[in-house]
Amino acid sequence: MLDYNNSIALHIQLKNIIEKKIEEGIFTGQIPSERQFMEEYHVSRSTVREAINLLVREGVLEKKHGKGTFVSLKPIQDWLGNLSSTTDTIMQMGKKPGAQLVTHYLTETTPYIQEKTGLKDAYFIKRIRFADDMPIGVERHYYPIEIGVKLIKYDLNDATLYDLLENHLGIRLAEAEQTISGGIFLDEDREFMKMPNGTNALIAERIIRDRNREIIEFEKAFYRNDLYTFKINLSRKFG
Amino acid sequence: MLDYNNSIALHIQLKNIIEKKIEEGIFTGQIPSERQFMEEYHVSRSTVREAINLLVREGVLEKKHGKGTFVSLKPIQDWLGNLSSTTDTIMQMGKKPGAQLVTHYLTETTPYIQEKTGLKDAYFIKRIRFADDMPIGVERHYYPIEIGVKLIKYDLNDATLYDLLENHLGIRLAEAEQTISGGIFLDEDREFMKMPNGTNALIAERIIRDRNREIIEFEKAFYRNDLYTFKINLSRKFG
DNA sequence: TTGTTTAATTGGTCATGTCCAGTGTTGGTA
DNA sequence: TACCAACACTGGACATGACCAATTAAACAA
Repeated sequence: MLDYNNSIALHIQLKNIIEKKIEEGIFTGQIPSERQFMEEYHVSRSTVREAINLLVREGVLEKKHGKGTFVSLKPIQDWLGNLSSTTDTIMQMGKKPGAQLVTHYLTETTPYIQEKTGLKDAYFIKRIRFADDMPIGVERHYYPIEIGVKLIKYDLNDATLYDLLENHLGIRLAEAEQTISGGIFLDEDREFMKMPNGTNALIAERIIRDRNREIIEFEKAFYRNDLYTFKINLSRKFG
Repeated sequence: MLDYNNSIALHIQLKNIIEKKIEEGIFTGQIPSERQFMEEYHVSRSTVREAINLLVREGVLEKKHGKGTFVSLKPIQDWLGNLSSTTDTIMQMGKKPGAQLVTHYLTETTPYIQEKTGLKDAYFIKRIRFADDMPIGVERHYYPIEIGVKLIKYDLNDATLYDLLENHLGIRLAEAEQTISGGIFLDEDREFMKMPNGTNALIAERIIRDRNREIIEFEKAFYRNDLYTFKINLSRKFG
């Protein structure tokens, strides 16, 4: 099962195997004990524990001292769940998600974005978000040029951009910073989306980086106050 | 330095020591290497690594392969940082935080809160939040009665409620769910805080549970759109 | 001087082994 | 039957030791 000649660390390989078995429904409820994994995959307990701990941190597994390790009943939404898919958020509200590409072009960045990202130029992508065909917000994305030119080769309508980044461009997102504030829509958006004057917005600014802390994206999104909320589930182990 | 007869795990003790030295400014920039900690505190490297990893997960430290471990310049706000202390959030905005108890009493819960928490009765605490003596929002807390009656024995002005829960009542917070939405202030709050009509609010609903998934608190907070933002920094390791 | 090799240091990975601390079962005793 | 002690699991906490991989600076060669 595990490939010792692979450059990928054993505990990562094992983690992926466990994760896969959970997704496939092979593991439900209690999973094998650490010592069972040792025997089955011929690795040390420290390797097993590290694999499991990664999944615990991600909220996929839960450990109970003296009992065992279990698949989380209600997996904690990790940041990917929150950040990447507005699509998921919309689905959780019981509505049909949608997105429509408005425009995309190469542009100079504003001083504000430049200060945040260090990018002098960026590829700009603007999309409108829908829930049950009702426009609920506008997303403005700014990518480093190399990434942007690759992205626009795909159909950006209805696509999940984070999915494209990760699964098609092979970019591994690693950390994010999100600021949520209140405000009003830009005039150009308000007119375009035919929203009544004074419609307030939830504004989300996101900065996404990869493992090397390289900027992958800067995003500023405006959502209709009355139609959109952010839901954040987090957990943490204490000493 | 480390107490072997203490029931507290060594890596936790070490973690606390490192954390303290960071707070005291003894550690800035690069901290000693793992092997140096081994020698100084006479513990194994696995113990050192576990202590350090805890702090890395909390965003206090950053590790650079081949270089060393460093105090995070801009520590990642973990959920405690976000959830527990509005105080911290306000301080990060460069303002002086404050809180004022408005009222507290035992009450029946609304159907909405009952559905969310399963509590038929709850102890209600309402506080106003200040930044530089300017009111920025209102927090409504609902606690299970046992917890509420203990809480009100303390001075709830300017206190950090999460701090009271954890460090004085000995309640270990374990997970939280937070929903952020936009809306308007309640009339009673708007009048009380002398806010202009139409001032919009960022609304945060929080449900906090302990390790056993028991409800510790339900909170609904209203913050002024123009004076308050949520900042969320998250990171995750990928396979 | 400039570029390259070497060595030392750091964190990353993994194995092996020991003991402790919860949890549940099982079997015997009152 | 009801209770309790022993035992067999589970994960938690360490120690020790080995080797790998990234980084950097010092020594060396062109």
